[in-house]
Amino acid sequence: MSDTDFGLVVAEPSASYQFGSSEEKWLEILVDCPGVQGLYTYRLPSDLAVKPGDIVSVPFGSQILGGIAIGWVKSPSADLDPSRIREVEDVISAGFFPSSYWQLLNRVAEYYCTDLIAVIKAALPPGLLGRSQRRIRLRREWLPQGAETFCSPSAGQILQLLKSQKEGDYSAQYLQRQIRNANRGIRELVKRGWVESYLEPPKTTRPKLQKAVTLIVESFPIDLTQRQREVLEVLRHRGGELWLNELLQLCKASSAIVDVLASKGCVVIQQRERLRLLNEERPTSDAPKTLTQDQAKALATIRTLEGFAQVLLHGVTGSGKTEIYLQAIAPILESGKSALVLVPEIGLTPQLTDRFRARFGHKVCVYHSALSDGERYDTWRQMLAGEPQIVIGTRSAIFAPLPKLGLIVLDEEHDSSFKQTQLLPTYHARTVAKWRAELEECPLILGSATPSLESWVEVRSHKEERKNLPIPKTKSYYLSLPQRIQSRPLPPVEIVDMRRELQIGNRSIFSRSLQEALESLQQRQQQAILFINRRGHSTFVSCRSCGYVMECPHCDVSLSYHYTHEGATELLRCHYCNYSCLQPRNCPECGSPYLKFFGSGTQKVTQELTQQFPKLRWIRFDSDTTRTKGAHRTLLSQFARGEADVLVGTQMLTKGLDLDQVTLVGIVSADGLLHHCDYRASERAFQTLTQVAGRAGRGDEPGRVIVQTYAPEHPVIQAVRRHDYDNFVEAELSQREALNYPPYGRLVLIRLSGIDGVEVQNSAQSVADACTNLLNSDCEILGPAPANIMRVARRYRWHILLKFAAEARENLLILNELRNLCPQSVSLSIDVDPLSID
DNA sequence: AGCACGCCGACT
DNA sequence: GTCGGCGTGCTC
Repeated sequence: MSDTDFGLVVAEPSASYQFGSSEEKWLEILVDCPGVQGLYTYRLPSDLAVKPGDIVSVPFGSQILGGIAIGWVKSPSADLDPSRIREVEDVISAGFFPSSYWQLLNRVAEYYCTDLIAVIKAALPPGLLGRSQRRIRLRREWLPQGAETFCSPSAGQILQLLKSQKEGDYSAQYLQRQIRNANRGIRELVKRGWVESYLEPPKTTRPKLQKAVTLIVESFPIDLTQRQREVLEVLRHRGGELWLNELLQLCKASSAIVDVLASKGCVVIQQRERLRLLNEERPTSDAPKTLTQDQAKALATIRTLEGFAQVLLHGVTGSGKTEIYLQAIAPILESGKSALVLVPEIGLTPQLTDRFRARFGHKVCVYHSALSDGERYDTWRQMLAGEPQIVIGTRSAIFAPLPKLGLIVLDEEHDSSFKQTQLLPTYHARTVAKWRAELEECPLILGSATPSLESWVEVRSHKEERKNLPIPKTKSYYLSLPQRIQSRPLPPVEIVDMRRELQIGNRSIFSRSLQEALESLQQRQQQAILFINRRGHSTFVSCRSCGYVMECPHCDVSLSYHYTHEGATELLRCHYCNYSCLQPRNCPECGSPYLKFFGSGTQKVTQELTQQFPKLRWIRFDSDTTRTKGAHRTLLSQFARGEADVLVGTQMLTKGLDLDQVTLVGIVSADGLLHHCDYRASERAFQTLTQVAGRAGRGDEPGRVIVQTYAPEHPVIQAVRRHDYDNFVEAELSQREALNYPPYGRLVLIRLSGIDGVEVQNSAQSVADACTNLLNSDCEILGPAPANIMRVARRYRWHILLKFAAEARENLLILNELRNLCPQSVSLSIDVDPLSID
């Protein structure tokens, strides 16, 4: 990738425009409009200062759209009629995009086969680029009696609709949906002068302005009333400057009194931008901790790094990776630079944010999609200012516009939520982080107890390289923390063969081992975590008489049974499309009342806990109980305060929980993780089990782990038992290499879906045929094949998998041509480096 | 995405 | 002939 990829050199923000004197009167604007990708030339109005990198609004057809000023053009292209060139309407945000930032966005668009504008949208806070809306307003004063009778049916209906609304005002889009031929009717009514059509400017998120009061006199004049004096005293006490509303609240005064003070020249009131930042109270402050030998060694290496370098920090669970991040960041801030910390899901890691806040206070800000648009916008603007700071965020924060970036940290780098499949572009934050670190010339730290095979292979190959070469090509480091802090041992892992349990007559979902462990929990005042792969109560419901299984009407899956407690509504729910219905009393097929529940979920586990251990208090921790804002934190702090003995949950438990009192981890069933047909299933199962196991014994008391399974001899289970990452990974890698799967070969998954099954299948076939023609022979084309679950949410899904040889460096942009092969009703998505292929 | 324009079949 | 349906193509 190079600067010229985009065909334009983006000017630095310092490039300024001199009114009247410069030849440069035209700008190329990247317009934000679906279906339109390309640059359009606009004239610069004389009263507006626009420079490349700015976010602007421009007229486009009949609409006003958001866009980004890319660069100057000396003269518009010859085949463009100069009279058709329109003017830039306004500057939404005077940008601050260094060229490296643009290069990053371009590289993402190219690598992941998406429009540049889609990448820009992912990078910018929502609402920055906007679109105008055409609205129709009734002109009541011009409307004659019984106007409807004079005009065409569609116009009459529009009039009626508009009259029924108080303001007489609807968006044109709404009218078009409600009434056939609305456009013709609108035109007719506009011609008659009965309605007017106007454009509502984009509702872009703008800075929030608020009145601020500043004290401007040293000593107060004599001619003040008691109240006025009080107000000034309060203001002085608070440092001479306050938001007007806060001052009024503090003094319980009305704004009249402040106005008088302003007229007397004691204070000035001015509009200021008020940042909507989430500034929670700073938790108790925290000082750097003493490091173990391994930690100190790792930190010393990190501190020597200059320019780009990639570091894999492989630390077992509880080895103190966070402390290394904290101490690595401190000198970065002191040197006036900023740091970016990426985590899988921010809601799941309140503990991590708390620790950063305790250490660095208000220099820490969080940035993720759960913030409101206003909060995101303001945090984003605040970053542009360039003050040294730490941004903690989820994958989209990799685009945080920090001008002076000194370090990027990706915590839990193996985690799959760094790549999203649903939303475009489907980039992996780790991949983008590496590019960004290269472009910004700063180090990148990848931290994990169970590194991804990708990261492992990368540092391993460098280890090998270094044996032969004196200077490695890229700076790449492997730092290992094989010990937990304070010499705490890793918890021993006991594997329980559930087939044996059944043989000796134990029909409970808890093995004897796990029962004993749970039994002794309370008397020792310790806590436990129980992990189960699924939420809900049972994974499917079947009729004992005829064998009928309750299925989702919209997807090819069985419905899960949800039942939380005695007397609760019994529901059936689809975990793919969220369809739900009441659990029927009788089989819909044969009417038999004998329905049986199979497969356990979190609800079943808690139900069994209540039955077998009535004294144990539990908290259920899955996406059903953590749906509301702040629920993670609430449930976790309840558990941390000892208000429950057992935390029962799903995958969420794997992410960075650090709870001292947990000595027992029970994996109720590991089998759900093992038997997946995905090529990554083993890697993921090993990571999940190791991470859950690592929640035990993080405090002073030693921990233990019990893994229940029907496949105790499975290599993943054995590797987890021995805490043996290295051998597991080497075995897994040789399998991947043999089949040319990542991290050796490179995969691209083309997904097609649509309501009409035959249409989707036909499109998939023609796309696959086109691939054969487009790509050369070092690419293997697998499929088209129906997806593992062929129908989800009423849409049929087909896949084509492209497997490239490791050394193939093909430009995948040609794949975009495939989009034209599908009819409108079939959607096609290209997923480069898919994490899952089912 | 909107909104033209322009081409065909069913009516005053 | 004109009105009203919808397919195609452009928007600086």
